[in-house]
Amino acid sequence: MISPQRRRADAERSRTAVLDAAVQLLGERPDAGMAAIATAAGVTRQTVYAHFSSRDDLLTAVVDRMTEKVAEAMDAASADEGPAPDALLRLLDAAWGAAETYPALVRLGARPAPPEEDRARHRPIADRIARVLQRGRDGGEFDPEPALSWQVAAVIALSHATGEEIRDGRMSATDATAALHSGLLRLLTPDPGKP
Amino acid sequence: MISPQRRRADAERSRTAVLDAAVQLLGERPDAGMAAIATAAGVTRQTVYAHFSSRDDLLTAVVDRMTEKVAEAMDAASADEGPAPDALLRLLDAAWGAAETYPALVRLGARPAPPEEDRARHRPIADRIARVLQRGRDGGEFDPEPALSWQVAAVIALSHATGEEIRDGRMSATDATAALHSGLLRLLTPDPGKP
DNA sequence: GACAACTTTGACAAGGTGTAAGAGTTGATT
DNA sequence: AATCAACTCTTACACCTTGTCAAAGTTGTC
Repeated sequence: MISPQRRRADAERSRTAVLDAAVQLLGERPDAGMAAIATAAGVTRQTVYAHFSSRDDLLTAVVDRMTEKVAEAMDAASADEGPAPDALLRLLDAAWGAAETYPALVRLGARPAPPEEDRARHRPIADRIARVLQRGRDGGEFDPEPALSWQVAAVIALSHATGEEIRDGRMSATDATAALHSGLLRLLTPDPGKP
Repeated sequence: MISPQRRRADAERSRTAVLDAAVQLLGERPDAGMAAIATAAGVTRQTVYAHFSSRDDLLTAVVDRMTEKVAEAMDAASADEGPAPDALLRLLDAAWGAAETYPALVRLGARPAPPEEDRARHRPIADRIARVLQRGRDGGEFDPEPALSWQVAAVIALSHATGEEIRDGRMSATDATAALHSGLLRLLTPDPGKP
């Protein structure tokens, strides 16, 4: 990470192998141990420790990788164009599509951790949402009254909640996304009553 | 639990001592071990196992107790009277007041568990919210369009998100609750446009 | 081909969960 | 008040996971 030139290609290969295995395994079974991950990666447990100093460190790396993937997918949604509400929905759909591959990892993101650190980790995603929200606020499409940070948190929370409704089979995907979309718009749209 | 008459008062005393200590300790440090809990309860580790067959069993009991307390507080909010929106806000404030004593336990409620089981555990709370929501839908105060279960999930998700905003110091309690209140009403109120 | 980086093997300490048996206490029952 | 049953305590053990260490083996790189 410090000097890519001084790392052997071998090492990087092992590192990604471990990371891939961790994503896969923890996606199925969040309580998988280091030994299981190492075996799944075709590597010894000590080799895992050679790349990630602790289990927590590995989990962090896994979450970071997922965050990165989701952020990339969001960037491909061209959220800077078109009406802000449409852009927001596109953004969320893109994020959802990228995140749903390993549902357990989404839950894993909400693991016990220092709040600031946890916040910093989700920031790439929150920032992209905040950007569209801000654009909508400036354009009069979203209500500028509530704090931006609250609106971001609300959007994320509603998205997660909707995702769980689908995952647990209480709603069909179409019904749930429809409810989410209209709900979000209603939540963010300013009252026409007052100026 | 099966036959209260055949249980000695002693046993019940120990049980509640352990439960109290667990609530206290896990409220500060969610990863506290059985030994620490036992010591805090003034009891041996084995005595803990005499009442709770596993650590998971104990966690379940702790969450259940919190749920019970919150449910009681909600019942004291007389949510069956007055306009449904006001009643909902009263209900949530009551729940919040009862739950905020040990913030870590709220997070602990969202621990990895079988979805159905987890759902069943939160049902006392969800049911009370659903009741007010249903009343509001019947009375035309809330939009009957989205699925009731989604509205319940949305209300809970927004409440939690708002709670975190406060807890992490990103918003003042007054600002956050104001945002939550107006946000909820906006989310649940039907469009005046269509009949 | 030689050096350095990387991996492997094997072993270990520490800490947590869960189980077991036997002796000691305390509550309930008569 | 005595007795039995229930409850608790002590001690001990087996097991698993995390994290660390050292030495030998292997593979990339210059």
